[in-house]
Amino acid sequence: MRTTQFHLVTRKETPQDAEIISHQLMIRAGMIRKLGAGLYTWSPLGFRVLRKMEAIIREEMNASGALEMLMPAVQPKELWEETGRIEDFGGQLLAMTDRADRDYFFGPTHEEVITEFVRDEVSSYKQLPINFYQIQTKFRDEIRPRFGVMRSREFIMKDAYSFHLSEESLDETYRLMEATYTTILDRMGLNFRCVLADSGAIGGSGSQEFHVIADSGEDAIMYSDESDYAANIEKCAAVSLISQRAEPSEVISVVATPNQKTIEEVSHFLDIQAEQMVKTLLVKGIDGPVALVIRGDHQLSEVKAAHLPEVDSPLQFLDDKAVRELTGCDVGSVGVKDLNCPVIVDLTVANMSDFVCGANRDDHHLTGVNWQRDAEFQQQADIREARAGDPSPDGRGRLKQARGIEVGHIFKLGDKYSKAMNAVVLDETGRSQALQMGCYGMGVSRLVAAAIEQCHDENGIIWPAALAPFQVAILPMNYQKSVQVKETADELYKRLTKAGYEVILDDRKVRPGFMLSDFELLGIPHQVIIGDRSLDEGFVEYRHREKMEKQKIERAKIFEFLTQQTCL
RNA sequence: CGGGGUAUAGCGCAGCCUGGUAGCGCAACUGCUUUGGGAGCAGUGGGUCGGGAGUUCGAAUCUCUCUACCCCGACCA
Repeated sequence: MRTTQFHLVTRKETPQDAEIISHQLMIRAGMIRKLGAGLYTWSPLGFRVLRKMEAIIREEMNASGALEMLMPAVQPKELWEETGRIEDFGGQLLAMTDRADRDYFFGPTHEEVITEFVRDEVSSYKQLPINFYQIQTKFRDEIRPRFGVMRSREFIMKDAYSFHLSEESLDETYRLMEATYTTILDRMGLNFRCVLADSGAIGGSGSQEFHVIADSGEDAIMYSDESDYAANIEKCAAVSLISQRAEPSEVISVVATPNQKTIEEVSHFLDIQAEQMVKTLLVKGIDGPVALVIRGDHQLSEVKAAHLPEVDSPLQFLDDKAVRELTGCDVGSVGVKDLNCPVIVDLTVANMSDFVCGANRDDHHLTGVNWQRDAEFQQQADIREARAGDPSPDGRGRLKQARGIEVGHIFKLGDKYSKAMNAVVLDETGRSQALQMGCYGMGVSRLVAAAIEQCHDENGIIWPAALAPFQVAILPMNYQKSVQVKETADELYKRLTKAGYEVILDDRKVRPGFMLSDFELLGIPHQVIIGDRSLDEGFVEYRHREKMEKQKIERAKIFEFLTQQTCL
């Protein structure tokens, strides 16, 4: 490809409303352009990268035995009524109506469609196990799309759905998909981690996420420094930090804490550590309010709390008025003693003694509070967020924290959808059995952004070999005027192209500095600089985008040299 | 969904307060010079000032309204 025949529109200035580096670089390199909130056009340059991602995914999915297919992006509403997931997805569903006033959703995912397909197509255990996948445009009406294609509303996703007679067979395919995802991300040259995950709105029993490690990642992931335990912070078990509850040593007493409401204020006012306090959080439950109690220095895990059967999901805090009705005081003075609602305490809190909490009376707290003697709880549960430094839940090592971009998620769905939609097969004995199901997603467009987050420097993108839109860039200096430069560049271009390389030759009439910095921005891995100065001595120059030092290569040997560098 | 902000040429912005029919930089186009690190000079094209309504002799500017986009928040206890 010659740049004058291609569509190359770069920008030297950072776009104003791009916050993260991948978004900035994708705009500057001209890979994407925004059409509307969370909607992006992929230019020919960006699309080349997207296709590279897809090709790797497709190859590995096919190699795993999965079968590619294509489902409609538009789905009838009735299908979603069968599984009752309309509420789960809520406002994320883009609803539309056709001329006959029939209701549709633009698919955010395809469990319903594939299950509908399978219930008609698969009737015998002999057809199992089977794994279908597609690479397709999805739409989720995010509350707040941001970061370019990282969190867009329309996006491209590879989604796979496997079907089984037994849980063992599901386990097998699930592990195969885990291995396949690992191969895919390895081939892309990305630094990633597979972590235990919460299964969210999709539902099901087990799930793992694949995260590309990057400081700009929207998720926090926890991992052990000694074992291979790793989990999304939403899922990471937070163990009790106190192994055994000590006997009470203090007398319970009421202290005045005028205008001291937050943990920080009260602990400072009383000159105690936040670890000696508990926070009593009042939330809406299935049968009226529920109190959730965590240690003063801990964070509530909203995901874990919402999973408790007694608690409404999604989690909703009581408003100030409801708090006063229940406790007779302001939210800043709520405590565990004589609370007129069920009390669920975190595992650490269950073992605390002589602690401080609100007195359920404005501007007062209690000190020296002890369980059993002064207050009761109905249940203990893991409801806090794990923290770096906590013991790893598998008992080996301590937890560390990193930021990750979720690019893949695999789930064991079990029979949740097959039961709801009556997808059954006959087993060996002729009995009807609900299908076991797995689902495996991978965000293709997000992967492009994630790769850039991980692979860039101050001058632009540094594409990993497998993802680059072009492998080799030929950068001739004064191509328009110098005959020897033009001939050398054209000849190399012809030879490389013929040999099957993806080459871009910059034949624009631009100044050298402009051209060189453009290709630093674009991140093409192998760059050959051809100019009169070195050509007069019989050389051309080579540089790799990552290292950037120029090497002189004999003009006659450059083709062989590139062949070795690129290992095509 | 709540709060705040913005909307003027492809991009980034000024002009608005104090109404008089639109400007700067970059980009684009033409010509000449230059040609190994974001060139110089001269010239050219491009905007119903987000949409609608109102006030006025006259509105980018004042008023109302709609829309779009951006940012913050939705974990005080």
